[in-house]
Amino acid sequence: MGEMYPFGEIESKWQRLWDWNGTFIAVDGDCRPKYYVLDMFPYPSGAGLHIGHPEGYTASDILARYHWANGYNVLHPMGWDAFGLPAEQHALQTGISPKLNTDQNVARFRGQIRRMGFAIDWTREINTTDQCYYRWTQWIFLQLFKRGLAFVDERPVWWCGALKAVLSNEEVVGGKSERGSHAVERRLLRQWVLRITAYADRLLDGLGDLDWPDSTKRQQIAWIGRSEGVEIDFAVDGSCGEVITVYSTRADTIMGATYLVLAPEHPAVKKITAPTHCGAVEKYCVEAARKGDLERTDLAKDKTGAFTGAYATHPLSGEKLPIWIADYVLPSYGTGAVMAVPAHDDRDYEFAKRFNLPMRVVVAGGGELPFCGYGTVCGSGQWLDGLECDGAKAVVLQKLKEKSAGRGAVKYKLRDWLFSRQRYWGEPIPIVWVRESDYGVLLGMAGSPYGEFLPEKPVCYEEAGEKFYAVPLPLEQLPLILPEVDDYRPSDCGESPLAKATDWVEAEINFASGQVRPRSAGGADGWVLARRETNTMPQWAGSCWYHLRYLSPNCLDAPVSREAEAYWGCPDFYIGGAEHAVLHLLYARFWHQFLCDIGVVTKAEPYPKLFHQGIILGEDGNKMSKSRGNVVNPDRVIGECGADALRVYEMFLGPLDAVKPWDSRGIGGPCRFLRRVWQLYVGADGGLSGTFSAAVEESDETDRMIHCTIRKVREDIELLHFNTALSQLMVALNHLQKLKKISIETGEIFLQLLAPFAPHLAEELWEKMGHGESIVRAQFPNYDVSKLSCALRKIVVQVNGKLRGELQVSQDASGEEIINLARSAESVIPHLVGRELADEVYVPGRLVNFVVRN
RNA sequence: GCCCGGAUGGCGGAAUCGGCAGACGCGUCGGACUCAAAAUCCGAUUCCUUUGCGGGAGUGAGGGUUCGACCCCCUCUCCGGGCACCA
Repeated sequence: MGEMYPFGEIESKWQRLWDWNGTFIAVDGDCRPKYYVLDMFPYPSGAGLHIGHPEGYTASDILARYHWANGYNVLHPMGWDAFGLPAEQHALQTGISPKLNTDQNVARFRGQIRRMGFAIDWTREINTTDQCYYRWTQWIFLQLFKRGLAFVDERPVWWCGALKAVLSNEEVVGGKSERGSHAVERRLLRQWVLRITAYADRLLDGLGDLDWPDSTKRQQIAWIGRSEGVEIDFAVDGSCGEVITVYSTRADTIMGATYLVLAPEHPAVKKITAPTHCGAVEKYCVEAARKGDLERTDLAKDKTGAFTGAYATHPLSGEKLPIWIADYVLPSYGTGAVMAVPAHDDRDYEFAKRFNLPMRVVVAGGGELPFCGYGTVCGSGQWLDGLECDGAKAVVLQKLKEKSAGRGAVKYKLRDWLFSRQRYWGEPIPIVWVRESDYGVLLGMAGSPYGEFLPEKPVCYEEAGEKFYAVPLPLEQLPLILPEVDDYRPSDCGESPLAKATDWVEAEINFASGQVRPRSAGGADGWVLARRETNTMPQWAGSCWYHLRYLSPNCLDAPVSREAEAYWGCPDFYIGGAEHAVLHLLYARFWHQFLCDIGVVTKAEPYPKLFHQGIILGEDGNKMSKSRGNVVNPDRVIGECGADALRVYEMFLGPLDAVKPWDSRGIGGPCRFLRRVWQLYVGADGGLSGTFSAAVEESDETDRMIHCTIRKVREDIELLHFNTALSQLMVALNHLQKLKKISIETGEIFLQLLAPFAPHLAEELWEKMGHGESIVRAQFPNYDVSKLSCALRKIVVQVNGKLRGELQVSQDASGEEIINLARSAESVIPHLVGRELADEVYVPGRLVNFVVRN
């Protein structure tokens, strides 16, 4: 690469000026139309900015600058999703506090992002670990708590004794810990759970109106997994009086049921198992409990199971069906029990084969078993035979209802959200636990600051025979500040490191004031013993509502001020990685819908328009990673080519949503492009080049080129087709470079079109053209339709669909004239002579096609 | 296994209401400049064929619809993503 323009100087100059002038500060309540463009905020990792980050940020920045230049009041904020495991693990290794480490990482990220020259309103910067921020995360949690949407439950977790840690499913590989291959076991742990399932239908229905990528909507739909079916009751034989309720979406096959299967965890298993079968059943249950979700749901394995020795009565046929247990039935879905129809279900079929159970064909599908499709019911008795499956479902449901043996039911795959982590570096859950008797006192108190915060149904748990009740901290006591600790290792029994901060955990609470303090020696009047919750919130919590905090980052009495929410509403455009298609985007929708329910916000959906930028791969075509050694460092690229070149290159690489590899040589193109722009505009004396002059009258051709470029750039920005917009800008530059003289107006238009992509260079040249104000303050150019086309028009001539020539005709030439011209065109005649003309096709304004035979 | 998305020169990619395939950029080749090289500028660059003019083939493979298909339909291959015993 040869001599570049002084991009380093220019870029830092303009970054300083934008800052000093407050160029990109969004104005609350401004009378201009608002435009809110949001990036998924980054987790400030220790590795610094990745070359992938600027892709999405540049895209949103182009939109921000484009809208500023179109007269909008733009909000384009940035912040930090800074709680999370890596900082905690870093602390374990180095002893450096997560807070300090996070602050350092944030400082580095901020510096790197600033060097990209984004039009960000830095006065609204937020950080999820800031107590002024997490105060409101805690407040939202308490609102959920108050309405019964946050509760505790015993949930199985993986516990590794050697590591003294709770592990996630991903951290358990082949029944051993991923780190160190130690033994792991299932343990029940008291966990906070959010009742997201209460919002299942709304989360599903709300998708309808969203302008989101189809694949993301589909993923959310699949994740929620709504299904309609029936619950059917099967009475268990004998004196136990048990009824097994199964769930099925194929009631039409009910007469083909030949046995029942319960999940090993099903509560009825113990009660119904025949004494003769207890041994085998128990053994099977123990084995099933040992298996993890991954092992259990491994499709490759053979079906296993055990017979309980019990039978149930088919509600319609009266037949006795054997009851089995098998781990292919999941305890957490439906009723944890199924009626097996082996002739028409793959899994039941496999199981029946393995254990030699009978099959009965009840859907005529022809061919081999199992037949899982739809068809005509047969072998089910007169009342059902001959019906199509869909119709049969309704008839069966009716029959079941008559016999009080069944009912319609809707089930979801979506599970409630496990919301506690046994970690230090997260938002503390603002709850203390008190004894049953003390909770009774609280309930009886008039005018305590809690009254309205307590849930209708108390949240409690039992430990060593004693019950403990959850008491929320009142608003005045928030934020509950994360205490500093010396030791970031979890406790010996897998609790959060906070559990070891005894002085903090063992506390007392004053119900009258809501204050919590360390336990006093004597036990004072009005204070009761309390134990703090030591779990913290998952990293998702802070990102569930950050889009609201930007609107009024300093609001003291609500997560978001009413005026700010009324003015800014929701992001007009939200961009981030597709890896967040389900969890973040579902959790955030859940919280936002909830906040709408309680009147904090007025819109039900947080992100009406969403886009996923693609991934930038390493030069070797693989995902960038340290271990592969193919990571590209943005600092180095900025140092060598400048931020403008990096921005342009990333946008020129290909479609925004595509996965595309980095090519270190490829950036030379954008570098040369920007340098050629510089050389066109800047004269030998450093001022505006003499090529530009007010007195120039542009040629029609140049005029047409400019207006076509304006249109292309405008349309492409709105469609996010930045690669083709840049391509058009290159075409325009190639054209301008050939001109001896260029009008000032043309020169200005080109800079304005370039400005969203390469803002520093555009500002610098704009200044050289004599402007005192930022280029974003000048109205973005509009095109003149009358200047888009020329007097002559090209018509393509084909013979049998093959290109044989082209004509230049005037705009007003008739079809007949054009066909005659085409027929006599020199290059066309040889392909027509001696052949029979079968047809002439004329597509107005485009082409003529002669169809010939022989 | 199921559901999506994709496949275009040496490379990244353009072009889709069905109408000039290969815009723009990278790379490569040739030329200019230079003692020379780098950089820069100019030109060429899908493949085959032809001295040339031309001609032929061509958008993962095979078939179909059409005057005309990268684009629509059917079958298949490969790649990417998601889900994965959800009854």
